[in-house]
Amino acid sequence: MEKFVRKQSCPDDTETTTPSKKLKPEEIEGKEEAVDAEEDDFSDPIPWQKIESEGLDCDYALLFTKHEADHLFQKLEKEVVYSTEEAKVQVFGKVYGIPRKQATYGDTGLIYTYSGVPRLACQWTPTLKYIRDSVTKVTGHTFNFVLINYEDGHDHIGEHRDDERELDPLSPIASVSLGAVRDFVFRHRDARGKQSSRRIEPVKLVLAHGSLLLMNSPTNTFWYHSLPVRKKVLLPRINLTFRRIMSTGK
DNA sequence: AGTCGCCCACCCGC
DNA sequence: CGCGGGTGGGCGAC
Repeated sequence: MEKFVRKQSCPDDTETTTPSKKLKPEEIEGKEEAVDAEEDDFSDPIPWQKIESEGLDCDYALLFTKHEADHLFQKLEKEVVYSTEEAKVQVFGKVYGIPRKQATYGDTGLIYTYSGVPRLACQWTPTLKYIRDSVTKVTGHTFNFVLINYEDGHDHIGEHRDDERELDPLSPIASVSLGAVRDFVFRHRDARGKQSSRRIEPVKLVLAHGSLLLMNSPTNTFWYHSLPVRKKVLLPRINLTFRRIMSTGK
C-alpha cells in the first residue's frame, strides 16, 4: 500500500480558518428565490418518488429547476478544482488511473479512503455549501463530505458499492446530478455473476439535470450501482455524492 | 469506482 | 423489405 496522502491542491488552502460566509439565495439563483426565506422549509415540499426493492430503499426528486441547475453547473465549473494527479485505483492487482475528474470537499481535516486511496477534503466552496444545505433542507440529513465526479463524454463508473468503513452506515448518501442526463443501474449482490444464487431484476433509473437521489440504508449493503457507458451522450455531467464520514482516519 | 473481449441486439444503408 | 456489416453495451474474466 502506498502513502497517498500528499498535498492535494485545494482552491482555498490559504484561508482554511476563514469562517464560511453564508451565501444568499439571490447570489446563486437570482431574485425569484429570495422571498419567504423563513417559510422555505415547508412551503414548497418537493414531490418524492420512492424506489424500492428487496433491501433497496431510495428516494428520487427534482431538487433544482432547470434554470437553477444550469446556474449551479456553471458555478461549479468555475469553483471546483479537480485533483491534478489522476486518482489511481487498484482492481484485481492492477493499478489504473480513473478516466474522469474527481474532487473531494468537506469539513476541515476530513479524509475519506476509497479503493485504498486516502483523499483529503478541500474546504467547502459557496456553491457546494448551497447545494449541501439544499439537500439538508429537503432530507433532514446533514453531510460533512462530498465526492465530486466529472464525467465527460462517454465516461462511466463501474459497478460498485459504497461500503467504506468510515461511512456512517445509517446515513443516506445523497447524489446530486447536474448536466447531462444519464442512466443509473442498481444490481442486487446475489443476482450478479454467472451462477448467481438468485434472480432479482436490476433497478434502472434516469438521473435528470438538477435531480437528487437519496440512497438510504441498507441499499449499499445489498445493491451495487453503476453509471453505464452511453456513447451517444456527449455533454458532461457533474455528480456530487454527499456523505457522512464518521472518523477522520488520522 | 479498472480494462478487455465475447456475444448479442439493434440500426442503418443498400 | 431482408440482409449484413457496424456499433453499442451487458457481462464475465482478470
